[in-house]
Amino acid sequence: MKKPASEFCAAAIRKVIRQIPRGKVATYGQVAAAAGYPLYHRQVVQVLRKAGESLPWQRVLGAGGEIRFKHEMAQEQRVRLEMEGVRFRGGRVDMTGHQHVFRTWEL
DNA sequence: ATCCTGACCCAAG
DNA sequence: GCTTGGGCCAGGA
Repeated sequence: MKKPASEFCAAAIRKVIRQIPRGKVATYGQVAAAAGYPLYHRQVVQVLRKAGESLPWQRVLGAGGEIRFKHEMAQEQRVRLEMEGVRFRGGRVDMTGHQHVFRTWEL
């Protein structure tokens, strides 16, 4: 995988995100890796921005289970997650037990 | 082509 | 715990 057509990898990323079940979360890096592009965490952001409400964006967090949003959106995300049963410890998500484990990503 | 931006990541100090 | 600097990638001006 060298120069993946952006549409192609974007599709892979969307697919991965849709697999995250309610009550679980994943980091940008994990999503990118699970999609087959370990270094595309920044593209995950692009995809989520464009996808908007058509994807469970609240389940994607920064490294360490931290919300990378600012101000109101950060609150929105936290509320949504707590509503799904995700527990917070301090300013970050308690990853222990909430981190989604992707099954052997497609070969 | 260059410069800047974005919900980033991580090793160092 | 914090900040800094370097590395990553695509898209838009």
